[in-house]
Amino acid sequence: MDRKQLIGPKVKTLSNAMDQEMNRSTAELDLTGSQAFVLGYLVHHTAAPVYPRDIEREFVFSHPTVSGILQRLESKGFVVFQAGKADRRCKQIITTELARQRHEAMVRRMYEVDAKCTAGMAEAEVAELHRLLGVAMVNMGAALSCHKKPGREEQV
Amino acid sequence: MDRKQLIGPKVKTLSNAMDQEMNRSTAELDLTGSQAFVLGYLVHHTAAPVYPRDIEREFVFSHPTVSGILQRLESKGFVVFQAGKADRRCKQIITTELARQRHEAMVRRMYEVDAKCTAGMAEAEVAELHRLLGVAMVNMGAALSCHKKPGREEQV
DNA sequence: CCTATATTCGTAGCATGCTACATAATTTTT
DNA sequence: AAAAATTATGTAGCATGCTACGAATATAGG
Repeated sequence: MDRKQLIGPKVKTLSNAMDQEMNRSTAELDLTGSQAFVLGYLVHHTAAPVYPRDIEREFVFSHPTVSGILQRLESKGFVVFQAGKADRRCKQIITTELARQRHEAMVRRMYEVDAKCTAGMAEAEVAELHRLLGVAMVNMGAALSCHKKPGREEQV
Repeated sequence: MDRKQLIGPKVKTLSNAMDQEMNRSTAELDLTGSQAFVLGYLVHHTAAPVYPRDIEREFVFSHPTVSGILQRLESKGFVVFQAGKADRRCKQIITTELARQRHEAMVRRMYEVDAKCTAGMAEAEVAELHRLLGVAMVNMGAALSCHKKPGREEQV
C-alpha cells in the first residue's frame, strides 16, 4: 500500500479549520480572518509606509487578492489610501483610528485561536512546529515574516 | 514588544504557497489542486461507496464547497453520480476511467510538491511535522485522515 | 400512522484566492 | 532624449471557500 500521508492536504485542511475559527472569532469586530491578518500587519508596521506590494510579499497573495481585501477594509473604514509621494504608482495604506481601536481585541482573538491550535503541546513542541513551518515556507518560496523588502525604506 | 509569532498566518501562508504549486503542477492534467485532492480521495476509497458528505468531513469543507468541486469534476468527465439505493438523499460519487488514467500522474505530482516542501528535513523532522500537524488538526476539530464515518458502510 | 426532528443535498450571495491582460509610472538601455 | 524593460496597480473572469436558507428524504416519538 503506497498511500503515504501527504503534507499538502494536511496543511490545507488545517488552514481551512483555522480560517473558519478566525472568521467566527473576528466576526463581531466586523472583520474576516484574512482582513484581520492584513490589518494586524498594517498596525504593526507604522514606522515605514506600507504599500499593497508589501502585503503580497508578506502573505504570498497575488496582487488582485490584496486589492480586494484592501477595498473592503477601506469601505468599512479601517484604512484610507494616499498617493505615494516619491513613486506615484504606489498607493500608501494608512490605518484609521477605528483600526487602532479594534486592534487590541483583534490580536487577542488571534492568540486565542493559536492557543486552541497548540493546546496540549509542550513549549518545545510549539517552537518546533514554528521552526518546521518556517522551513517549509522557505522551501515553497514564501519569505519569512521578517523578510527584507528590496529597498524602498527611504521613500515617503 | 509583544509581536509573538503566530501559527495562524504561517499555516495560511504556507497553504497558499502549496496551493499555488499544486495548481501549477496539476494544470496539465486538467485539474486544480483541490480537485486533485478530492479525486485522489475518491480513487483511493472504492471499497465502500463515497458520498459528498464524506468529502466534507475529510477536508473540513462546507457542503457547498464540495458541491462546486464535484460539479466541475463531473463536467470534465472525472466522476459521475448515481442516486443512492438505500438512501435517496445521498448521491453516490463514481470515478470514471479517465480519473483512473490520470490518477498515477496526479499522485506523482502530489509527492513532488510534498518533497519540495520537506526538502532538507531529516526523516524524523518530517515525521514530527506530520505528528504536530495532526495534533493541531484534532485541536481545531478536524478529524484525522483515518477517521471513521458514523455507520453507513453497509449501504450500496 | 403521523408529526417532529435530523440529515443530505441544492441554490443564492459574498469573501477570498488565482491567472491573464491592461495601464501608468519608473528605471534602464541605447 | 527616446525606446525598451520593469514595476505597481487596476479589472475581468473563474475556482474555491463560507453562511444562510430551502427542499427532499429518513428517522424517532407519540
